[in-house]
Amino acid sequence: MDSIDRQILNQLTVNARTSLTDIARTVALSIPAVKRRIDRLERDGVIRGYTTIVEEPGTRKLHAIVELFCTARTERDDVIRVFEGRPEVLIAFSAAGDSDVVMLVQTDGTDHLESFLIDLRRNPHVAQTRSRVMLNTLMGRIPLGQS
Amino acid sequence: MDSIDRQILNQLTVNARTSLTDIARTVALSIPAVKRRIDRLERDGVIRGYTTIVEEPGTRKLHAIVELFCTARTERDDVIRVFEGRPEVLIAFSAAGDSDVVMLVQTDGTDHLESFLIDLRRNPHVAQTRSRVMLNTLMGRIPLGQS
DNA sequence: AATGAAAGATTCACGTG
DNA sequence: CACGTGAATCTTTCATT
Repeated sequence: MDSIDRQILNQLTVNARTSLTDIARTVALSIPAVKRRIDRLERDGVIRGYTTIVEEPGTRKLHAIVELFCTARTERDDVIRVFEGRPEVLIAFSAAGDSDVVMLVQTDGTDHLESFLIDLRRNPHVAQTRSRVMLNTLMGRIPLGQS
Repeated sequence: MDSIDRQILNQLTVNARTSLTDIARTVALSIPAVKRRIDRLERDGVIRGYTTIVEEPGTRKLHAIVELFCTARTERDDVIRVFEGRPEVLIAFSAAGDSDVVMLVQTDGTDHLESFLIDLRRNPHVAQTRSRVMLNTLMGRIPLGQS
């Protein structure tokens, strides 16, 4: 993993369909050299895969950052159980700061988001929630939108 | 958006580097027909981009929510250009609220995060940043690499 | 790691129902 | 209007140095 590998990865994350020819030009290496590096990165599991970011026109997705404030006697597993089996949650982190959990959720609209929040607050480990609704996706290298 | 479009999207989601030839074979259409459909899906914004899922081995991933406060005369494209080609950014949203942009970033550690933030603030459209470092990944249904 | 030749993939103009 | 055909071009692959 040297700086050339990193350049190759950068270019592939920006556009996974970049040709070897283009990559070779920017890293100033021959095409087979670039190919061997990519093959190695794939074998070593550094490159996990190539994917397409799809936004289906019918289902407009509403994204929000939702934070949880947990009650005093809440364990790690209790928190996980709060959103276990909730497809709305794309990713959830424990965090330092005022709230205990920060998560990125994806809903079909405000009604869906609202009922999701109400459900969360039903859990005895959840003392309070705080949400911030996102307006638009500016960039995403995470595959969203497939339900 | 018919069933053939959906098949094409599925295949590209599984592997963004699938060749037109392969796609044409599975959807039983000619290669130019597939190309025209993909071009249309890209133009219509259904396909938002192609990206690579990278997982660096041995490196502990540090996630953070980074917010941007933009200067007055900042357009949508200016914002996008701020983090274009930055593999640290997993997803970025425009948002209502005090900050203008909310993004989820993934770095190799505090040093990496710090230099990333310094880089961001070098951009004339960025007036201020606010960051919140995540402690642990509690749940993730998106490929982020290990936390 | 580079070269070059062969195989494969992409692009484009044009013709068809 | 979306599809297919075929030729020109570009890209990938692989044996060789």
